[in-house]
Amino acid sequence: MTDVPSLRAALLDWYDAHARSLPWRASPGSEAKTDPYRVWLSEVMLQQTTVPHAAPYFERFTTRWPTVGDLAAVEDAELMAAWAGLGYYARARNLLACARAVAADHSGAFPQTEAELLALPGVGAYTAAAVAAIAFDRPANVVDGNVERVMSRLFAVETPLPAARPELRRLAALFVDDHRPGDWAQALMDLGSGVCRPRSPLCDQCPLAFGCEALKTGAPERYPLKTKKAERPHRRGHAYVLTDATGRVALVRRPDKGLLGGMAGLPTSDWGAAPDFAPPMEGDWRAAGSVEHVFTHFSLTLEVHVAEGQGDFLWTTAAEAAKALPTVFRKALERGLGAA
DNA sequence: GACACGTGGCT
DNA sequence: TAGCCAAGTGT
Repeated sequence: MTDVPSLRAALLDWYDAHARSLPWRASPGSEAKTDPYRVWLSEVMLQQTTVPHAAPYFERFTTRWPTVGDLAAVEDAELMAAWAGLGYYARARNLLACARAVAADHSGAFPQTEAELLALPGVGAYTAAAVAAIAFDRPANVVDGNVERVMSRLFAVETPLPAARPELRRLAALFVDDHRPGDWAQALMDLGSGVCRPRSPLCDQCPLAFGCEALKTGAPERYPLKTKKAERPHRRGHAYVLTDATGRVALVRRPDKGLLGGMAGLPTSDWGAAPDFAPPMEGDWRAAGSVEHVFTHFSLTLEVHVAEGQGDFLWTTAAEAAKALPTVFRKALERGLGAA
């Protein structure tokens, strides 16, 4: 009933005419093979992250570290600072671990099979399949949020996410083929991102409209169905902006595990319902107002306090601190210094 | 399977 | 505007 060859041909034709030009894609017409390092780096940066947000980071990383060997040699703190602002910081820790594993265990060359890629830190089912397909042109079932949405509409899947995931994966697998596997994966994702969008899909521009069950229902945007998410709790905390006589700021390095793990941060209280005000130094602490921040699974109000002092911290200029800090602390620092 | 894990843009 | 959403992975 579903004409897989016709759908495949239609989407690949569409991709030949409409493929986006992206920094990590080989330029059209170029015979150069796509560099697996750049494919891997882009895929990790794009996990749960938009193209406009990731693109400048990709440019900076590939300029500073043109090969996986260069990346493997970077100090942890330098890498974490370069990732600051991109979010999901476990990705940065795993990125470094992966680069070092490729350098140490694979002679500096990315392995080409899905199974070997999957064994690398921070490389899951999606990224392993994407690198195998895009960098090495191997047939692989590349399933991300875009592909799930396209499949859920093409087949009008009534099961809500995340329960529908195995079924959507089986449907996507129907299209995996050794003809242009890398282009197929990217075509599906370009379609999902630009045409088969979550809201207001552009079905009149869709090369797969002729075979789309959701379009026949008259409400394609209803797919994929989703189960309602739990409500996001709210937490409070105190953040301490301690400066020395020269204006440098006291930072700490956060533990490797957990929220903002491995990142530089401001000293803070615990975060909870009514955290104690317990600054890291005695001193003349002044309230500097508060900042709001929203994480994936809770929102946060951070009361900012400022004082001058000394002590055993990572003392950093305000400009360097702003660059190395995750966004929540960058906001708190700006609030603290602005009020100082 | 459920949950932890960031951020910024869009509606 | 408050929520939804983006090329997921690890535990």
